[in-house]
Amino acid sequence: MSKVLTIGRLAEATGTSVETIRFYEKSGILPSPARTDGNYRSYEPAHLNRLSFIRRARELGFSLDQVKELLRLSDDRSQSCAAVDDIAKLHRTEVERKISDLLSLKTELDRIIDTCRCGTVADCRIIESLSPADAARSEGDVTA
Amino acid sequence: MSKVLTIGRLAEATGTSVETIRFYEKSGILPSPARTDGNYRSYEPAHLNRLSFIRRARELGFSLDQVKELLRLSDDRSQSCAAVDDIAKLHRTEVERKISDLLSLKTELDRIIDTCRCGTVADCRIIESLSPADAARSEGDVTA
DNA sequence: GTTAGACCCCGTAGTCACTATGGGGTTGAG
DNA sequence: CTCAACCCCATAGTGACTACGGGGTCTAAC
Repeated sequence: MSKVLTIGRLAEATGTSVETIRFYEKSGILPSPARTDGNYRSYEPAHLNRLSFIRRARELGFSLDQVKELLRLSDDRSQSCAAVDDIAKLHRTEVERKISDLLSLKTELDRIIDTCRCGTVADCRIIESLSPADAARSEGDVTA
Repeated sequence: MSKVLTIGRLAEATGTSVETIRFYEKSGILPSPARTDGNYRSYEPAHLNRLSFIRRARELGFSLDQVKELLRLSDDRSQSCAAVDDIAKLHRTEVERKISDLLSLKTELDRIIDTCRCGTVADCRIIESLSPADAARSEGDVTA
C-alpha cells in the first residue's frame, strides 16, 4: 500500500522539480491527484508513468501541446498511430531546420572570429562584421 | 534634410517591426530619438546604423545583453577587442553545444520514427519509446 | 472643410516552459 | 515541544518579442 507518492518523491523519481509538477497540474497535462488529510498531493503509479512519459517527450523536444496530443492519442490504443507519426515527423523537420540554421550560424561565427587579429576595437573584424556595410562614419557610426 | 526617418520607415529599412523598435527603446538598447511636434519619433542615420548592428547581431544569435555589451565595447574604438572576441567565442561554444544536442535528438527521433510500422497506437513504437520502460500496465498505463 | 485611411502614440497582456519568491501549514524525529 | 524538512498557494519574473485596444496625427481626395 505504500505505492502512493508525495510530490517530493515523485519529483525525485522523475527528475522533475516540485514546482514543475505543480505547473503541469495547473496546465492540465498531469491530472490532479487525490489529497491527504493534510491537503498534500498523493500520487499513484499511474501518475508516475504519465509524468515519465511527459518528461521523456520533453527531453526529445516536443512542446507541451505536442505532448498533450501524444498523450491523448496514446489513450485510445486501438487507433491508428498515423497521427502520432505525423507529430513526430513534424517535430523532426523542425529539429532539422534548427540544426541547419545553427550550422550556417556557426560557419559565420567561425569566419568572423577567425579573421579577427584582436587588436583594437577600431580594427576589430567582429565589430566590422556586425556593422552596416555602408555606414557613413561622418553621419555618426554605430553609436547613436 | 530628409534624412530623418519615421519609425515605420526605420522598421522597413531594417526589417524590424515597429513594435520591436519601441521595445528596443524601452529596453535601453536603442536610444530614444527626438520627437516631432505631433510627438512622432524622428530617427537619424546614427539610429539606423545602430539598429542595423543590433539586428545583425541578433541574426547571429547573440542575446540582447550580449548585443548591449558589444555596442558598449564598439563605442570605445581604441580599446582592445579581446573582450569582443570573448563574447563571440562564448557564443560560438553555446551554438556548438546546441548543434550537438540537436544532432543526438535527431538521431533518436530518426530511430523511433523509423521503427514504427504505423499500425495501431497499441503497437506504436513512438509511443512505446516515450513510455517508461518498466511501466506496470496492470497498475494503469501512461494514462493517469 | 471634412473625411477616409494610413500612420503613429501608449500601456498592458500574452507567448513558452518553467523558475523564483514569499508567506504560510503539516509531518515526523528527537 | 520544538525543529527541520517537507508541503501548500498565489504571484511575478525570465527572453525577446507579439498582439491588442483605444486613442491621436497626417495627408490627400472630395
